[in-house]
Amino acid sequence: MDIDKPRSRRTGRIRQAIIKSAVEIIHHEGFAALSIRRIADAIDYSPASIYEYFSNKEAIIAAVCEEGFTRLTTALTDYPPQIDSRMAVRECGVQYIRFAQANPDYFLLMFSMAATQVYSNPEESLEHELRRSPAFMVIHAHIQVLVDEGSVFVTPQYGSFQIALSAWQMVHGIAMLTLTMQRNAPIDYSVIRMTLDAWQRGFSYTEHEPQKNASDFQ
Amino acid sequence: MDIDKPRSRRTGRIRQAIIKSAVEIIHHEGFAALSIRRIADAIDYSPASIYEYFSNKEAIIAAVCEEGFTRLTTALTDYPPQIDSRMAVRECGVQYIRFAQANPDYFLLMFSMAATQVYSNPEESLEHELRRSPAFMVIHAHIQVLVDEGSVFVTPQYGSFQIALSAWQMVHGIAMLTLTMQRNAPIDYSVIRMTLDAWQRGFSYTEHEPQKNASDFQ
DNA sequence: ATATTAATTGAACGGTGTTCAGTAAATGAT
DNA sequence: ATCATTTACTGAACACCGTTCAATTAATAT
Repeated sequence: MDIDKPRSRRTGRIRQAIIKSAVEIIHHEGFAALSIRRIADAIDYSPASIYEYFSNKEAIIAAVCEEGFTRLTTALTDYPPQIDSRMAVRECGVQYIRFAQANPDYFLLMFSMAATQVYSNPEESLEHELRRSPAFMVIHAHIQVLVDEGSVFVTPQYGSFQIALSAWQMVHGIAMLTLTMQRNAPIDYSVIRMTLDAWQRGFSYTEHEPQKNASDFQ
Repeated sequence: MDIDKPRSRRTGRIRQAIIKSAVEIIHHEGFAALSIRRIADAIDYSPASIYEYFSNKEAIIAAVCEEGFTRLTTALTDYPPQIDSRMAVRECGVQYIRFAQANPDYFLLMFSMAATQVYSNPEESLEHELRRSPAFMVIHAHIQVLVDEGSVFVTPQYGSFQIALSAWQMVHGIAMLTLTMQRNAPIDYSVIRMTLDAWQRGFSYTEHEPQKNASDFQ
């Protein structure tokens, strides 16, 4: 069970090879073309061997998704950093959408499998859970800066966590709909930036009229 | 080829029975359990017979999705109408999210299959296309009221169409993430209403500072 | 009653995920 | 270095899948 012995290093490499070939098959031939036999072919093993390294196909897909989330996390920070915090959160959102565009099968897989798999533990609060999601925490950190510098307003019920969640929901909706319903339409990032600016304006201090009571309906 | 002759009425009924049993299988046993043989079983036909009514499995799924979109459209208008236009658009969004919660397999299927199928025609503009989508037009009509009464501001580049699209993206992101990443977390609709209020505030007239140029980045 | 058309099916093909007994290879102990 | 034991690997099989097609039955038109 030593993780650094040659044996586990070797099995680790094979696990990685399985994940890598799965990613490549999905990328080049689509998710539908992904099969155990196809993977076994690619890494020169028999189909049965795959089950030495993953308990089933679902586990392989889960590993691919995990890989995808770490790629997403790095993509979120992959842009020139020397901009003001308002633009930083906006560009972070743009990066999210860019990632979805650049890796459509990946992105759709990640957020479809999330429905099948148990990313959620009912015992644990949503906030607790999301705080362990690196991709979300990148967004949250950006929002926290806005809150700290007083660029957005918070209330006891609606703090930086809720604002960050809302930001995620906004960019996720844009990403999802451009990938599904508007798949063949060209993407105008300047329009997307206007949308994200409008979103941000909704949380900014302005002389807005008193908020309608959100519990008018049940 | 007469549509009203007994023969085509019968084939029409069988088509409907196929769709209906597909919907029920998805609902009760999940999308993974949907198979031609399973459907054939349910309607007391042989698997081969199904192909007399649908060219393949994908066509059946497409029909199920179509059914889903009409259900969604009616759900969007299914709430007390005697409220002011600002609340109307908000409650319309809430209905969207409620539909997703009430029909998770349906909803996820509709917007995952959208990636596989061709809802989009590259020849046609996005706006033209969406204008033929009833569900979107329900949202658009609500936004148009806000624009007409001057509750939200429009610019030449960002008109009622773009605002409606943004509204769709916002509620779609909320719906999708609650179904996938936060699947087991309880939903607080009062928080969601605050989010939708904030979204709307972003498009309302206020003394907000001049908008940052959206083309600072390419 | 007969000819024609449509509807239905059983059997098959090639694919899938997965299991398992059996074989080969690598490891640990002597 | 030899042997015993654990680990890795595989071929064959099972039960499923979507789909096709020749053959058969039912419905319609003449």
